[in-house]
Amino acid sequence: MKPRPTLEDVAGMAGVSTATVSRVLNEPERVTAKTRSRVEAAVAHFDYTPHFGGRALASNRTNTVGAVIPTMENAIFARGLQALQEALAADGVTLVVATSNYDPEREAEQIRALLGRGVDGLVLIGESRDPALHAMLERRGVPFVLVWSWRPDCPWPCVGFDNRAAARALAERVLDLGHRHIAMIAGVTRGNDRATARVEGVRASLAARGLQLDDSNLVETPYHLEAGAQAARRLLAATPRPTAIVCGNDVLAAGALTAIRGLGLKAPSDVSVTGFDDIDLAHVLNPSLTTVHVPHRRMGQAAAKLLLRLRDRNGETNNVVFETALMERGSLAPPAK
Amino acid sequence: MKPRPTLEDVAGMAGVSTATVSRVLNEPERVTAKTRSRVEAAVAHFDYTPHFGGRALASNRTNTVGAVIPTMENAIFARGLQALQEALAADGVTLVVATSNYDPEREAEQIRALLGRGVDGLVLIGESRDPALHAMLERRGVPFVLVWSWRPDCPWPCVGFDNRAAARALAERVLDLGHRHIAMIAGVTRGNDRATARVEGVRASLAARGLQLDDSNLVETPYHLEAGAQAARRLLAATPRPTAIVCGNDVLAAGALTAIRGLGLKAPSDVSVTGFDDIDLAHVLNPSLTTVHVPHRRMGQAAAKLLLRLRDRNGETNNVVFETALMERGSLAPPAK
DNA sequence: ATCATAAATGCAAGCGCTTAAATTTTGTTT
DNA sequence: AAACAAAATTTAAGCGCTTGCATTTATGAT
Repeated sequence: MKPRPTLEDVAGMAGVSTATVSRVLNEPERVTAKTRSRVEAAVAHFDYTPHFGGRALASNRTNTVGAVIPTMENAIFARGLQALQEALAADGVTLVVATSNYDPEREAEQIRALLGRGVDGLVLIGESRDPALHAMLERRGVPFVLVWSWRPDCPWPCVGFDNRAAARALAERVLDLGHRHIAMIAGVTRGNDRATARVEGVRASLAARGLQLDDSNLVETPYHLEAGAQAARRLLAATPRPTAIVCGNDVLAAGALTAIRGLGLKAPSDVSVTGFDDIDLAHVLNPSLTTVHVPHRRMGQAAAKLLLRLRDRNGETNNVVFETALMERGSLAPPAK
Repeated sequence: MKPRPTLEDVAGMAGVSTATVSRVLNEPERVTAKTRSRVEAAVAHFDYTPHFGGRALASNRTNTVGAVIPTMENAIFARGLQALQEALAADGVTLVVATSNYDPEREAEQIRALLGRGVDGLVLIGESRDPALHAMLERRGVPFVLVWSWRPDCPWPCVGFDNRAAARALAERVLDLGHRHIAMIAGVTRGNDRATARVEGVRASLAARGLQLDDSNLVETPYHLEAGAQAARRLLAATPRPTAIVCGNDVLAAGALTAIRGLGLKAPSDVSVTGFDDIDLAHVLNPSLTTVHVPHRRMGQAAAKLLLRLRDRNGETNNVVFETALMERGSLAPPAK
């Protein structure tokens, strides 16, 4: 196994200095076409690739950005990341992904780990975390973008949508259809501002009509199919039985629909169900799922753009808000008489 | 913004040489408890984190491994990666993920890109790619593991299962139930040995009973819901109508089920459907999906273990085969009389 | 041709860390 | 207390690259 070729090898063969080779690699327009092609031939001859460590040390950049997401197993993050990664790649930046499993402590660890890998920037989900972390990032001069949530006056660069307003609009629609016994299956709200905002939105909308969510009609549970099913079974055991179940995301809603079928009930005639996110799953469920459409891919792209801008012209924080849309499908109908 | 602290700063404060600090960080047991704690205090005081580039340059390792997968948007890869990442993290190794979108050329690019990032190892999906790539990796001494497919005598380190045998066993079962008009919706087979093997498996099983797949009952299509639905519509237009549709994966099967419903037909009474992978989706479909269970998470873990072993004791290639299991659920039944 | 100016290239000093080899300290044995 | 071995620590030489500055070469105006 030959030792890996170095800049010097290439320079020697092309009859130029290492500086020139470096320039050909990084700022090709600064080198004459003639020398450039000579260097390129040498590069090709050795099948030379720059040494990452050497480069990172000398330039003090890694062209890497990190993202810490709750989990890759939820399609929404998978989509968002895919888009983020593609947009970054277009600028020659690599994405490194870490997961926190919705645990704030673990998230903090992962952020530190990514900093240790020399990331030039960071993409984080939501804004509920120890403020000291944001402060530390600013102190170190590592640009970061918060994705997935947005609220008026968010003090950090962020790209997202108004979870509270979207949830409220959805609940409003459920109420308009005549439902009065409404239950909710929420995601775990600790350390999750999106889950929290969605509960708040539903609460606000109910409150405006003199209704409320209490222990008997609100269950908080991890975002898993089986957890959703279990929560639904519990909520449906109440008297009077809720006529609609609003879920914190589509996965919980899918679990709820399965549970409903298991109980011998029919959706939406016996119970309506709504989701949140509008992942592919929502289309193939039977009945298809009424949910809130969130533009995950576009968020990912926007996050990439914003982060790259922060990295270059270090300053200006132009937050991006996306609109969501209520997708009415088969799982929501007026309550039975 | 203060300049980032260096080893030297820490060494100065602790009153030791940089070498000792380095050892405290990398081989703490080789340093006396007393000096160690002094150094640790200095590290804490500066909130010191080693510079990634410096470290990579001096040690010639990045503690990073790369994975190139087709897409993050398919739950199977998301799961496998999540497990891979967790297992690697336990050894202090970071995972960098790139996607090829099922395009061999793009995969080659991504492999090069990851090498350029100095990955210490590589995880790749399947084994259908230009052999020159494998050769190049060996030449460079970059260990790699192929995941997701396995066949007898695979010449490379691999962790997977026998796609062909699993597909064959599934088709066998469909035949045993009495189906004779069987159609298949396959994934795109170019550059995808898993998709190819699954078609072969089904073919073999049909052939053993004097049946075959031809243009009228085999459609090859990308792994997307809508593509699956479209393919199903086309296959179901044939006369005689197939009584069972075997799909290359669960996503295609979900699309097929949706199409069947759209045509006013019933599964499984009018048409049976089978999938492959056993993702969560399979449980929530109605009818629930008969499919082949693949242990994605365990494959991810095994891949991590194998890759780390290759990295350390450089040699021995102990391939890992997983068993798959046929999960019989509601979408498969004997054909109507 | 000549000289001023700009463009291209070379020189060489690090970037922050790891790690053999050399040296000092500690511990053990006699 | 001396002699030695083992353990802990320091010394110092790079690792491969980028980049400010110096130098050379090309370009164009006179």
